[in-house]
Amino acid sequence: MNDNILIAIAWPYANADIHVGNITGSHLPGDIVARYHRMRGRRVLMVSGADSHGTPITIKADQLGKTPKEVYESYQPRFVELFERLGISYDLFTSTHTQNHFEVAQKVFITLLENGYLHTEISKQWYSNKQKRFLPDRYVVGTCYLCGAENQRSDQCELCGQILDPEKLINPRSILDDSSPVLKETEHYYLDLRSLEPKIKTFLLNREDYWRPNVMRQSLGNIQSVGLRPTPITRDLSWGIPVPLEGWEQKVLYVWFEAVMGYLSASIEWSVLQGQPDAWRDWWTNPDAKAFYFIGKDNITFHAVTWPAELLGMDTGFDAHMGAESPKRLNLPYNVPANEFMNLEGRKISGSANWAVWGLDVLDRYDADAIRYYLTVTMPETRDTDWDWEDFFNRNNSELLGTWGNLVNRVLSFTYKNWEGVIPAPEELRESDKALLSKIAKGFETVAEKFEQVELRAALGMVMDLASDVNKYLDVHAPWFEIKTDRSEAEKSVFTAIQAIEWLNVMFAPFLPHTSEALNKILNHSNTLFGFGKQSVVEDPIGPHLTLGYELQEESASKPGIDLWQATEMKGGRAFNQPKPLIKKLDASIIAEERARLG
RNA sequence: GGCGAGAUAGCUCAACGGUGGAGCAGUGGACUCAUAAGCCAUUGGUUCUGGGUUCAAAUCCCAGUCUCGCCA
Repeated sequence: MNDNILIAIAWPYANADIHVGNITGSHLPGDIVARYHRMRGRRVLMVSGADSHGTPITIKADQLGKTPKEVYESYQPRFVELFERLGISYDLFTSTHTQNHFEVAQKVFITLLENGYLHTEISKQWYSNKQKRFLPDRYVVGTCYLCGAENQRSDQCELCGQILDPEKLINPRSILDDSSPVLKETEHYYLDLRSLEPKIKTFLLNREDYWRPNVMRQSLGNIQSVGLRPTPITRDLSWGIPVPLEGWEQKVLYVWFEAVMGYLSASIEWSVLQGQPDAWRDWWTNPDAKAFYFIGKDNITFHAVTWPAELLGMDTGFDAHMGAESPKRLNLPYNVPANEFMNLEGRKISGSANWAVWGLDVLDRYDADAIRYYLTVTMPETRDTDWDWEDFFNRNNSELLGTWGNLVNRVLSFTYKNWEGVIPAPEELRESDKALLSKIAKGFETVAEKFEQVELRAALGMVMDLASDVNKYLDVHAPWFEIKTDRSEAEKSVFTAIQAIEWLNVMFAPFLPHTSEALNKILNHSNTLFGFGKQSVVEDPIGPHLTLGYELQEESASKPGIDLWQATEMKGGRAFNQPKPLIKKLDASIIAEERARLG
């Protein structure tokens, strides 16, 4: 059995808050899969962090009159708070602005250089004589040479939707001071994707039968039809990771080139924080470990082509630089289950137009699991989906509350009242009782299959269907009638229903961890299902950074080596706590209220 | 412009060559343990458009429309 599971989640860019689209795109599916594997007793390492470098942040900094570091530092605590409150169980949520990440990124660069996959090319780039600096394409605006639209970025025209050749822009000017930039030659390093192409192709072909079609077609399909070309990996910018070569200190590693390395550097940082600096190798150089990368569709190429190219290009060199005696290759992605996008009330989410449901804001008004539930049933696994407030209201009240919350409440309340808070212990169950329990127990297998395929909507749907089966079972047996004629019959019904609820609570736990912990407590289990999120400030030579971690308690039931994902037989005669509703009922007025907040 | 994905009931989605399904919403009913939740029944679809292949197409092919992503 393969034990080590790496859950790698796209690094949120530190120039904006996180909205529901970001959450359902990567953080939530990653967490659900991580929690599933944690319950199976596997060794899970789930990492991410703030992507803190690059031009969008320097532009934002210039606009606000702040430094890029201040911009990044203003968002980092908000990311950490959001994930802790939403129950995204990061073993380490860190940042790319750490000494550790700098060193890892520079080692990757050096290794690729040593292995012959980097070379330099000279190109022309806009340069501001006034400011004595190169201007990234996004800093230069002008008139589109194709359609005549004014005020367009030099690399892309919004009006005609074309990718532009920056050098052809008409009347270019700097967004910083309106001055006219000139074209100046500059030298940059390129990653030679062309020579890595055969290896990348093999890597993709080996995964063709189980990857999502969209991810495969966009990576493999693109290679087969167009092929790969060398791609620049350095920039003329002051905010970022310096190129580790003499004479190159004024240039930095291109942000997408170094940000994907965060999965590796965060794993290493986690290991050091654990006091086991070599632990990361269990996930990165052990060929049996599996790595899942949760990302949005905008990131497919970087994760299915570019990052594998970096890993392939390094071969055993990186491990050697990390001091391994017999260096090994780094693991390639096992799966990249990229999601599509989530819209909001029929329109594209737009932060600047306030057409967004912000994570921290929505958590102030609704329970984390209500949000998690809705974001799972509308998760954009196969196509773009829509967050709709009326749908949110309906799903919460009819499905989450009506089917699951109410099932728990009706069974436990009835039992609590009539058996003085003790689960009855019937002698023998009837055929119909056994039939229900056997159907629920089989769910552990069928739902697990969906988890392995990363079909989370389907997995949750199956669990919900099983909860619905218990509601139907109750209606047939009607213990509230049975108790009037034959108490022992009612005991069988109630025992069966509670047994079913115990199992379903395990199956719901990856999706609804807070609800499952609460129910676990009501059912009087002394353990907790999961560990807990914990914020810490990590000291660092380039300044302290805030992190989110995951800590197991002694009483945490899900720990490596213990498989909770199974139909464990319940014994009757156990006392439980007075039940209270698990799910809050929402009032229909929220639909209009929430819609009024938009725009 | 190039590459790719998607379009199925009011909504969210399944069917991926063999008589178009589920959940929710809507409508009707019997019940009461339960957060008026649950259960039973039921209305609702030229499967984006136009061609083609086939005994048979939502499904395969071609063309188009619209939406979305990527293009270092």
